[in-house]
Amino acid sequence: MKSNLPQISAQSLIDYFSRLIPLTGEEAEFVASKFHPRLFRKRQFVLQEGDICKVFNFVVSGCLRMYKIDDGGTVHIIQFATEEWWISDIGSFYREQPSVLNIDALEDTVVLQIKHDDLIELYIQAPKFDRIFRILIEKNVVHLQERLLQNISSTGKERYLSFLLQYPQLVNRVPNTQIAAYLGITPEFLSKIRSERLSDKH
Amino acid sequence: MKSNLPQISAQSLIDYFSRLIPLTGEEAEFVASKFHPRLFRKRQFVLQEGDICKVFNFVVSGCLRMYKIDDGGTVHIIQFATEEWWISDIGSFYREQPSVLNIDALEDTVVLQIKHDDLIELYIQAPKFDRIFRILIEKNVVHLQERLLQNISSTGKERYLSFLLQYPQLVNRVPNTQIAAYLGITPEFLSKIRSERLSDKH
DNA sequence: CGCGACGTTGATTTGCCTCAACGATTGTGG
DNA sequence: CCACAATCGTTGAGGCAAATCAACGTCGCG
Repeated sequence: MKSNLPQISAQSLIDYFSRLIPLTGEEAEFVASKFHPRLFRKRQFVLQEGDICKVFNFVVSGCLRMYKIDDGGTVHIIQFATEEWWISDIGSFYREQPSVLNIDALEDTVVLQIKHDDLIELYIQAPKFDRIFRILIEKNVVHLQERLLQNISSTGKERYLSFLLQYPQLVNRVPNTQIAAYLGITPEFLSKIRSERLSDKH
Repeated sequence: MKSNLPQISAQSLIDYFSRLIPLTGEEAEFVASKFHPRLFRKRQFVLQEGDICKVFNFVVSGCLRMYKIDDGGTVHIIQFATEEWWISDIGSFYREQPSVLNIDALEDTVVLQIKHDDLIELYIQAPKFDRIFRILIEKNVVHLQERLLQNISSTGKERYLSFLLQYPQLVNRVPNTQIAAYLGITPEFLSKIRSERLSDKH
């Protein structure tokens, strides 16, 4: 069971990179050697508050969430990550400081992980990845900026409607409680928005 | 008057870089040659909605703001930038697509600008800047993430209090209307928070 | 089977907005 | 240099979006 995990996993990452920038066979092999597959069971932690985020995670299959727990104990989800998404606490990773965030699995999930030092070595050995990872981080910035603007400027209902458009594949995959924690509203209020929409529909 | 602007400006940028990673004289000279100083008068646009963001901006002196105007005409400020801050629409810059954001000057402001192609060339000629700019963008990610979390998880009052702690130098420098637009509340409500605080204080 | 996670609905409360009015300050054109 | 306009900060009354609290039915799972 376990022995065929590596091959299956690495292929999905190589496909992903190749779609951004074509790789030589050598580069593909090299990058594959730096990433290590790992299975997380549902509810298992990938990163826990107080730990240093030591790896970059690429999701091969399943679903993760990254979130913060505030002083009142409320969960605030920063992002979900399903197939072909990256997820890590970039601040903790690069500064090598304890994280205030948690990452855990909403489903059994296979990820590919690269360690901090291996990433640095990858940059040195294959400068192409310098650019690839800069692009990834830039996308991250753009995404965060859009999310911030949305949160500042829209009502809960508007945020839910754009969530439906932006992440249709997530809507029937993660529980509404989690979607509410992502949107920054209570599950009760989300439920009311949803029922309102249903009665509008006919 | 205009002729001494370049020297003064470039020095502040070189100081800034040197504090991140020491530069050789040659590198300092090279990077200085790629950045161009520019003065923006108060209320003048640095970037306007619909335009492509073609330069990276480093603020030498003064104060800028980056914001979005929503469908209802309300201004939402994403960030302020005073001395030694970077400000640009990274999404528009890298994808070379029209921006939905505006950047303008709250005070007369001197910036140093580098063009897209010059930045790429800088990366190639001096790989050290690859790392420097990755660090800048990473900081941006971390900053945006914290701001997002704050917005999702705190009340207007809490956001104002942490703004006071995080940006004390801005509080008496930019009008409260602008701070309100940054916090995502109305100026009226900010005023009420402030008067509440004053009466608490004695 | 029973417990815990999930989704829903209703009553009440609260944080914040809207609109309106008013001085104080700034700045600008005549 | 003054006068008038625009910007800014403040205060109050009323309203709405969303939270809180509570109760209840369903489902999946150990």
